[in-house]
Amino acid sequence: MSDSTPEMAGAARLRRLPTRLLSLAATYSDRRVNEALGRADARKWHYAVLATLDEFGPVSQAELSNRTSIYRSDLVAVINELTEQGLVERSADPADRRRNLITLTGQGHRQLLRLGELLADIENEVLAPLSPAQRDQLTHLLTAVLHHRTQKSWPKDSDPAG
Amino acid sequence: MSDSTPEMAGAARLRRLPTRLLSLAATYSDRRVNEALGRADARKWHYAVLATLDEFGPVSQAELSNRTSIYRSDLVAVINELTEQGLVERSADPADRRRNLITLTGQGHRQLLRLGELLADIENEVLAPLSPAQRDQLTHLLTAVLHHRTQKSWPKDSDPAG
DNA sequence: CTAATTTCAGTGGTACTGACATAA
DNA sequence: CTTATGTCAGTAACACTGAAATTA
Repeated sequence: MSDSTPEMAGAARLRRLPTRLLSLAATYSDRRVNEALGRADARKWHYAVLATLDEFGPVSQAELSNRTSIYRSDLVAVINELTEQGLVERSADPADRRRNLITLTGQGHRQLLRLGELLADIENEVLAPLSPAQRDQLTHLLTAVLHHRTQKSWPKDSDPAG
Repeated sequence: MSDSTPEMAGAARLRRLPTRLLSLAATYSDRRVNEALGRADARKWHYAVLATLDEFGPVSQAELSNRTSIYRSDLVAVINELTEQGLVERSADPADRRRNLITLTGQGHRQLLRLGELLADIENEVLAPLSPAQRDQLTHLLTAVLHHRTQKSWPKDSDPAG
């Protein structure tokens, strides 16, 4: 049963505070993820961009920003890095000259596969104490929270984690 | 069923990646939490410290660090801020003169109650799409992940979210 | 001597804001 | 004139490292 009795104000409540557990778990997970991806000179944003390009083909930076949840201002540097590594290419969109079209290269696709393997390992490590059913449940619960978020106030436009 | 087929490397997988969902959900939750606590000139660390002191009484900064998951080095600034606000007091430990004893003041206790109310509201908002049973489940799953973490490698010593 | 505690200085990835030039 | 896009400059909270001084 949920223990949200108003009397319990102290640390007993602290240890069950969902927002806090979420924060701590994400910090731990991010740490593991980034130290794994770091072995392939990448961070989580790089993976998100490569994976999105793999699914949707060449898209503008604005669309990439919406789909990855990376701010458009921060995306610039990420694309720069991926370009320097030869994993994506930036070209002008002839249909709308404000836009850049970002395209996945062959090397970028290979990197995506590599990063996917590294991520699978880390995911198994981080979620080790959970059964497959519990992992699906966690995914489901987090998805529900995120989906609800996009329907309320948010500093961005559209739906990145649909 | 868990879809971790090796063929699915692209963004379809991205959208179900637990580590990513964890990250995004925590970012959203932290944002809400800190904008709520900000109305009372606090951040999440302040709440964690106050709540821990309320449960365990006067403790050293080292123990506070372990219990809150705040790094010793970062804790210094947090205690400074709380001291300036009159919410805690820092005094030398006569039994071990290396240590500071951090004590919750009456004003600090009142602030703890206030922050607890603000947090309850935000928690309800963030977890709005989840039933009470689902909220307990999320808490349980995250606790399992965090407990497993403390048994593996970690840059700190003891068990902050046990 | 070694080890624990507090503190400081500093790094790096992240989230986010605001403004600007360009083009639709 | 308004809006979208890409870019840049900058802020703030956070996670983390390393080292120093003090004391056990």
